[in-house]
Order: sequence, then structure tokens, then C-alpha cells
Amino acid sequence: MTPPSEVIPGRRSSASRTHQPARADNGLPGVFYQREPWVVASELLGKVLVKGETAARIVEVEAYGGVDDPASHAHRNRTRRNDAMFLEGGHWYVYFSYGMHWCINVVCGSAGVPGAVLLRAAEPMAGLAVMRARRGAAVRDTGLCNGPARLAQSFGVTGSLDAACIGTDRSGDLGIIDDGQACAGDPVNTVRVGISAGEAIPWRWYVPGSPHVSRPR
DNA sequence: ACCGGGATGTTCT
DNA sequence: GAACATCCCGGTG
Repeated sequence: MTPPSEVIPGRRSSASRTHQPARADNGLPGVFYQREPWVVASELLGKVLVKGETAARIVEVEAYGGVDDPASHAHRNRTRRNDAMFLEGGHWYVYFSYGMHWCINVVCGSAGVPGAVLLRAAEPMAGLAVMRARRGAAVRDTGLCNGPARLAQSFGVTGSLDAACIGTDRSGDLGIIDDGQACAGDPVNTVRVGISAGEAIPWRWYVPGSPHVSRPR
């Protein structure tokens, strides 16, 4: 399914000017997710989060591990909340934060070994009107998906998707696809945001210069 | 611009 | 009871 007639920022409408056919959207194979979260994380930059008519290019992520990562929800025990982190890579982990926000994670690694990548920010590409209906009519483009809870809200994601499989095309519920566009620039690697344990672990990556990143610098 | 506080529920001490 | 992978709004420069 192709998105509606909406203009997609950052995408050239020059397919007719080249001999190469436009590259098809590709879902990511299961093995992509079945690696350590800190390996998968930076490779998710530039990929496209899709759900219905909404789409956005991922520009900021953070990796979270298991018992060795004091900032991880799986640092202590397996509970009902963090259970999805123990699934095989290729599922969603969606948790409720601060009593009012939802956050979206990509589960990574092998079954039984907790690990996930938090999707912190993305550049809206399609369905911006739907995002505004969820986030607020006056919200700027750069305010739609520049934070983990804002991103989830723009996509209408709640806990009902926790532990679901990651979709591989635009016809599914919530998925990730590769549209062939490379990440613009080398990812910037920093410490993670908003945590009070494991502050020294540099497991955050973002696209340099993107105005859609949640907290530049 | 930068700050401080409040909203709100699940998890853990 | 306190902490929490957050966000919004209203204060002050």
C-alpha cells in the first residue's frame, strides 16, 4: 500500500529521473533483531516506523540490557511489566511510564535474554494530520515525535501492542521497514537520557543535526 | 532562554 | 512510601 498523496519530507520525488527502479520497502528479517540491543540500536536510525497511514523515520534510540545494566527494567526480576523484554528479538515491548505515558521498545537478542531498544524520536513522514489529531492541532512538525512518549502518542500506540510481533510492511499494525534511504551522517553516540543509574553507559545514538531529536547536545 | 512543580499508576523497598 | 527510560504549563529573566 502506498501512502496517500501527502508529501513526504526528506524523500526525493525524482524516481522518474533515474534509470533505477524505486527500491521497494523492505521489512527487516528476524535475524536483524536477534543480536545484542547495543548492536541493533544504531542500525535502527534511518529505518521507518509505520502504522496505518502514519510513518516516521527513526532519528534517536537507546539500548537497554539485562542484569548487567542498572538502568534496564530487566535489571532485577522478570515481572509482568518487563516480560516482553525476555522474548526473542523481533517483538515489541511497550511500557507505561510516569503513570500517563507509553513508550515503544524493540525487543532484541535471544529468547530468555532481556534486551531492548527504546525508540526516542523520529521525523514524521506521512499521516501528520492523524498525528496532530492525537497530539494536538497546534503542535509543530518537530514536536510530533521528538520524545519517546510523544512518538507513541502520535502513532496511537498503547499497551495493547506489548509483546506483539514487529510488522514488516505498511499493511500491518505497527512495523519497521527499510525504504532504502541511508541514515544521514554518522550516528552520534552519547550517554542515555533521564536515568539515575547506569549513567556512564553510552548507549544512546541519534542522527546529527536532526531537529526531531528529543534532547540535542 | 531556563527553571520548578504537578499529573498519574506500576513497581519495588 | 519512594522512585520512575516523561511531558506540559506557568513562572521568571
